[in-house]
Amino acid sequence: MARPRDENKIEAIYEATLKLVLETGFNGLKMADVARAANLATGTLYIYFKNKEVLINELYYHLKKNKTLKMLEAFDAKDPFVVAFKKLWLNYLTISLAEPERMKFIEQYTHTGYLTKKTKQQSDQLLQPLEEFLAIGIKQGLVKRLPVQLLLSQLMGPINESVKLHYDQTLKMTSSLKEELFQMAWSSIKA
Amino acid sequence: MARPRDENKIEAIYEATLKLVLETGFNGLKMADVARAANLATGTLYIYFKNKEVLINELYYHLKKNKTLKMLEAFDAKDPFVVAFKKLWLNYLTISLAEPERMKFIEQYTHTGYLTKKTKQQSDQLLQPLEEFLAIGIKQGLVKRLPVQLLLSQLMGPINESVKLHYDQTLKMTSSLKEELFQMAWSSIKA
Amino acid sequence: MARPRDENKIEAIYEATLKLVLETGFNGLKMADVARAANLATGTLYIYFKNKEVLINELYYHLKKNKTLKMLEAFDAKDPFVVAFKKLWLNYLTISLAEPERMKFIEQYTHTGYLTKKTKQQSDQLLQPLEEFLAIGIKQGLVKRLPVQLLLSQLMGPINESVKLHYDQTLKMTSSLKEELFQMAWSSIKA
Amino acid sequence: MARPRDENKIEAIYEATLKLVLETGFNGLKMADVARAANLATGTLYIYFKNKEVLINELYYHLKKNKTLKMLEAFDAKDPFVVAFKKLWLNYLTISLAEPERMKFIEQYTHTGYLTKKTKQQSDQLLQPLEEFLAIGIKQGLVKRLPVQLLLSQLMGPINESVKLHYDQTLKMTSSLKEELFQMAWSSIKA
DNA sequence: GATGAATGAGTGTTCATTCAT
DNA sequence: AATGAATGAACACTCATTCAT
Repeated sequence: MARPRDENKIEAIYEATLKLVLETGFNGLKMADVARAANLATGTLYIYFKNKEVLINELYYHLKKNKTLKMLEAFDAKDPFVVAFKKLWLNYLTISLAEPERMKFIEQYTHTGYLTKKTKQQSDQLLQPLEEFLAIGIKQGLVKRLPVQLLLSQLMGPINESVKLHYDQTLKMTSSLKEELFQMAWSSIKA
Repeated sequence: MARPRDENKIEAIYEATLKLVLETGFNGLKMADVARAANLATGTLYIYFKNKEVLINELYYHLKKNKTLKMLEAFDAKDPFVVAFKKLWLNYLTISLAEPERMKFIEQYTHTGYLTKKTKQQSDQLLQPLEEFLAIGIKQGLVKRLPVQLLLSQLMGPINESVKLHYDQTLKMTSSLKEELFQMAWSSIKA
Repeated sequence: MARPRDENKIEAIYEATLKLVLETGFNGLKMADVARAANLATGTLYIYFKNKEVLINELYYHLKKNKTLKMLEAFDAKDPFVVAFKKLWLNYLTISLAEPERMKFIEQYTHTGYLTKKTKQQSDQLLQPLEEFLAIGIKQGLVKRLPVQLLLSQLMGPINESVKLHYDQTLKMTSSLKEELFQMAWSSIKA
Repeated sequence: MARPRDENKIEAIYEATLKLVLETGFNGLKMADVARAANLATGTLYIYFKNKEVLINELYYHLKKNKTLKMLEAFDAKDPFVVAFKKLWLNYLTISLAEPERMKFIEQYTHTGYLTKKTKQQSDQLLQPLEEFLAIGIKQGLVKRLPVQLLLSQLMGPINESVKLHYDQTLKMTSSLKEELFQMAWSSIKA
């Protein structure tokens, strides 16, 4: 059976799944509920996604991809490195703050065992442009000479944590705080 | 008098649960398996833990507590701030690397919805000594004047990410790399 | 379109439940057995009845209703009161004797706590036509001026007991005995 | 193991069982709860009653016996038949009304399958004095020439129903109503 | 393709009973 | 005898997936 092409339905399923996972949490996710929320019959769901695992994995990749592409929109090859870096960094933070739902979902499933090796690899692929970008910084002597994956993780870790604090209401993200956080990030990786 | 309640059993259950969660992942965890692995009858499990959720939550807190206490062992009030900070930071990294299982479990459940609000709060409580410690650094003008919770998250985020890379074999943690990472951490928060 | 909901199944479930309750008694009733006896998968049972309690309650009402309606078939508004009364009384006895299974089930669950208040009320509703009928007898000065519910209970109690004796083989119900019992019943309520 | 002799404990168990059956109904009855309510350890319960079935059966017989004996206290061999009959009849009604708990329990378990044949037979034995009493009435030409068991059932059925109506609050039992009911009963069986 | 009724393996939890102390 | 921790068979109910229509 070739994958059918009704992109509207796929989108509806993604929306429904996202919503339900956030509401009922991880374990509460039932295929029947997803179907209902997407205004489909249970069986129809299985026409579009072979099974639950596939649904989760594809949604995960879908969200991750969207997020990454969105972040990269801020990139202008003509900018000097530091300018470009700041634009990207801020953009990533902004996106993460703007779409808490999607963020949370990603977080939620990252360490679950639900995610296939393949999905994880594909997702990591998405970060390649960023890794290449950092490599340029290193070559220009602006960034610490460390593995790009490590640098990336050191950048993303703090951002993700900040966003969580923002969600928890532990902290309100202001633009001056953003600036502060950026300074911290840059201080940590600059050569 | 009846057999006395055997407190070793609790530890056995913790071990078994930990082992199984890591093996089969979150969803695979079956109470019957936990019981078998802990050498108990199913029913016995329920004498010690009211239900699955409680078991998970208590184990989570148990691990988090142990880890935190272990980290704090490195603390000596007589040390100057920066020395104490480095000791604590390195200790946390070392512990995280040394007990990947416990680490992974904690990570795995942190954002899952399986964890009660209460458990989360109690777990956060554990970090209070560290927050107070950072407050001293601020007072001494050594650390950026930012909310301690934020500082803490900016410190832990990168460590956790590094440990993950180490697990994934993406990266080998050497002592020179540790030093490097520490420098990055310190650079990011120092005033 | 999916398979249409098969209303025969409900009847099959009723039959199976009835049979099993009578065989294994109240406590022995297992949902899995009911399903098997009705030639269904366990899950299917739960499509038609939300849970065990609901199944029992609906079956109870179903049987009670059938029995009551069957009894009322003997009623002809043109008959003089005493004639109509005798017809109804005999009819009730005959039906009770003819369908021992259904009778036993009803008896069995009437005082068990398994039955919802709602079910009890609805079941009592069924007797209303009889109560109205007795009210006519009172108005005509033929029947003792007592609450109709009381009269009804005084009539049904002895019938039920007689039927039980018949089941137990303590007693064989003959038509002359029926006549005798009717005389007793009528003597007890006639004005 | 000979049955131990601590009659206080046996009584406490009876009380507890009775109370719990009435509260939680038939299915809710748990041996552990009975033990707790009787201020005993679970194991102790099993010293006094081999198992749940035995407990239920013995309690049933115990209550039935008490009730019957109490009723017979009203009997005076010197009374003329009709006087004695009325005394007994009223006494039975009064007792039934006075101890609704015990009554309900008996009713509840009568049709449950929990009760052994043996228990039922033994319980029926208890009624023998009454059957003999009715036989006298027949011999004296005062009572209908019908099997005594039948007569008895025709007498008890209505009383039980009346008591139920009283419990349900459908009806308030007054002494004039008692008289009325007695007249109905006597009318129904008198020769 | 779409539907939703049907399936049945699977699972958390209970509870009568046993038994070590 | 008394205790209550331990046992494990049992069971109601769920839910991913299939399939008849």
